[in-house]
Amino acid sequence: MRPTIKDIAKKTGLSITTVSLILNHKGDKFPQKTQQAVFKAVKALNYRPNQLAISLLTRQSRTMGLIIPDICNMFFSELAKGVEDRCRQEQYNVILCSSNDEFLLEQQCITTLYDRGVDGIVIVMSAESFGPKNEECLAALGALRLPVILADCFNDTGAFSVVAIDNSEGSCLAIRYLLDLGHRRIGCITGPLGITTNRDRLAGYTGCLAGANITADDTLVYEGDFRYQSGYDGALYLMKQKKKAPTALFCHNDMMAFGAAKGLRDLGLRIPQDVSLVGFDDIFFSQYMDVPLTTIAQPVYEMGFEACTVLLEEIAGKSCARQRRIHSPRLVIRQSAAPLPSMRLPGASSGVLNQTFE
Amino acid sequence: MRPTIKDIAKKTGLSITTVSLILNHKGDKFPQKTQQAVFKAVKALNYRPNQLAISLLTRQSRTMGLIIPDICNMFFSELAKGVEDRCRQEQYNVILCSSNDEFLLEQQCITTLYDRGVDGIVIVMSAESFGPKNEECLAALGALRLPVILADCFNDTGAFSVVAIDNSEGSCLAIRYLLDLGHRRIGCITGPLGITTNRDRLAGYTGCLAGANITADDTLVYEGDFRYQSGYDGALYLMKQKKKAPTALFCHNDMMAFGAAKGLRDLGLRIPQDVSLVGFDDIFFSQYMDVPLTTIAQPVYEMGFEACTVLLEEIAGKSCARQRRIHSPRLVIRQSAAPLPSMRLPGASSGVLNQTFE
DNA sequence: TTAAACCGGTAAAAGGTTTTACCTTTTCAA
DNA sequence: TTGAAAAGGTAAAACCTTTTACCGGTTTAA
Repeated sequence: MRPTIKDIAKKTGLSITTVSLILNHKGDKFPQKTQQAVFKAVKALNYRPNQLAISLLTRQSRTMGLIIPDICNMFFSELAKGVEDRCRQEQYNVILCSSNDEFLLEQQCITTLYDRGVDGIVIVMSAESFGPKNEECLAALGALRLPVILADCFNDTGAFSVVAIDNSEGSCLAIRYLLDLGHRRIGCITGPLGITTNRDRLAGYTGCLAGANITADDTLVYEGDFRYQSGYDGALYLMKQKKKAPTALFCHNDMMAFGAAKGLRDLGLRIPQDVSLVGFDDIFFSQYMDVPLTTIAQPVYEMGFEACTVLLEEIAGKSCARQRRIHSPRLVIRQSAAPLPSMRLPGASSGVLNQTFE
Repeated sequence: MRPTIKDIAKKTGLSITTVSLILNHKGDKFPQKTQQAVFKAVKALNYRPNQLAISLLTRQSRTMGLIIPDICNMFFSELAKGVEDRCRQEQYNVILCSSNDEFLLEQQCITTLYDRGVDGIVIVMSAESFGPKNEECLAALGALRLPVILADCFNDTGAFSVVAIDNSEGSCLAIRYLLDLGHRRIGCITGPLGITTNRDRLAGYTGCLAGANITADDTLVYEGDFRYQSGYDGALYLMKQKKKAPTALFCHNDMMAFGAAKGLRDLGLRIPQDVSLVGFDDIFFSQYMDVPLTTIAQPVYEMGFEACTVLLEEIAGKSCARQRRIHSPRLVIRQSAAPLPSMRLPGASSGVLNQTFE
């Protein structure tokens, strides 16, 4: 049986109160002798205060809920790491809940976390919670009357604090870079456009092109689903546009860029000599691709860390006003994008022919 | 303020006991009318039982601790997913703790999990807890008097149940495959040999070669650290053996295989025409390498899932005897290993020259 | 006739801790 | 000698829930 404070009291012949006060360093008035005795008994019995009891009493569990779609997605695991590291600094613990991108599972996560008395929640909303279920999801979170931080994705209602990146700016970074390299026809493989994040990225793409007086061309945009295969399909689709195939591809995440790279290779196109490729996310493996991927890096760990910081502040009641912490993405230049060869007429790249160049 | 059972009692004019019994479906004896009233009040106040109070009373928190070195390592995140999915089935939750592969942090994890009253722990021991600190780590776990499952790595003392794979068999699978392809000089890039797992993998390698009457050659073994760079370094080192450079490389994890692939490419060697390459782990990205990696797959998710199942059994007190669930790894054949070209004399591969072949 | 079962329900203990509001004894200054 | 303050401590309430044991009156079965 786990020893309790009662056991310490019995062993030392003191009252529970005294033991508690001494253990919580509120017992200055007790003589050294008494204090020593308590600590000795604690050591002897290997006593540790029961956090459940403390939580019940203080109505603080020193516990955070973290709801993410999928811990196996490196983006989320890195976010989780940030959250956990920050938590540890304040002796908080993290209860991990995966929503599997499903609305129902997510609701269940929210309830069990509430039941367990978490002090606050960091959530990356599931894909299903955009679209028609959006309000219901936000309502469920609001009903908790608990500090909640929306990380990464959000539909802004202003009800919660938000930690994310400027997705539009990320796209701009990529497109501006490609424009500087001389590219004019730039294809785009997007993520699911049901999610705000991806609409922002698309807006950044079109906006930035418009800024350079290039009219957006719908045939240059392919909606993917963030998966490898859709990157592959997207690359094939976009390069098929005769006479006006793009000279560069911008993918809304690196996973699709991997797929696109494979697609280009299968078409006999070389990266970056024939087609430039830029990704988004800078996941761990991007640096290890055969042609290391030029991409937009998000400070994911930092976002997790900061989401937790904001959450801690709200828990402490320091900040009542909702916060919006929008981080800046960063362009990571590697080797998958190159200047448009002057020998190739803009817009006339037929790709396959270029194979013979060197 | 969060409503309590007391509020329900007050609102319905019943006693706390009655409410509790009805809510726990132990109140058949109460007339429908009373029951309805309770449920109505519950709905109206949005009442949910406080799990902390229940945990305190029942001395069961329905909470598992999961201690892993690093959630960002895909191996561990997949394990975590397995654990979490199994937990959800039984209405358990997971408290995630990263040890960062440090002994001290790991000890801290163990204590806080104990403090929080977890019902059991699944732990992948930190690298530092092998070596001299090993006994101390196991002792700390034993002192908890809590069900504990050792996952993936372990030093067998028999004190805890274990869920892992047969690492030696994994190596054998790889080596036997390479032998069948005609390879005789097979280089090996190991993980840190301080960890049992890797010693087992090395033993499988030497044992399997011995079984084919091939004497192990120390110069064909390079101790890496599981990281990309050490795979790169290892490949360069091993291929430098003049006249007796290996015709195939076996890496103790895929990450090092990625590094080795890059090393081989930098040497002007093609995979698999010049050198065959086999990895270990089958991480997500291995299928997407330029030359998709032939590797040894571990059922990681299943291991996490099963570790949790065993833990649940121990918590339920069903099984007192310690269990050893050793899973079988599986050879995943892709394109990075090929038959030894008969034109090349075994042991005479000087690599760089082969570049001119096709 | 008697004992058991039913009915609709409740009081109180237990779980482990912190905190508030006290208590008694001793010391010391006036 | 008195009174106050200091020294060294404690009892009990509170946190929220489940569970056990029991209430006193009426019906049923043996």
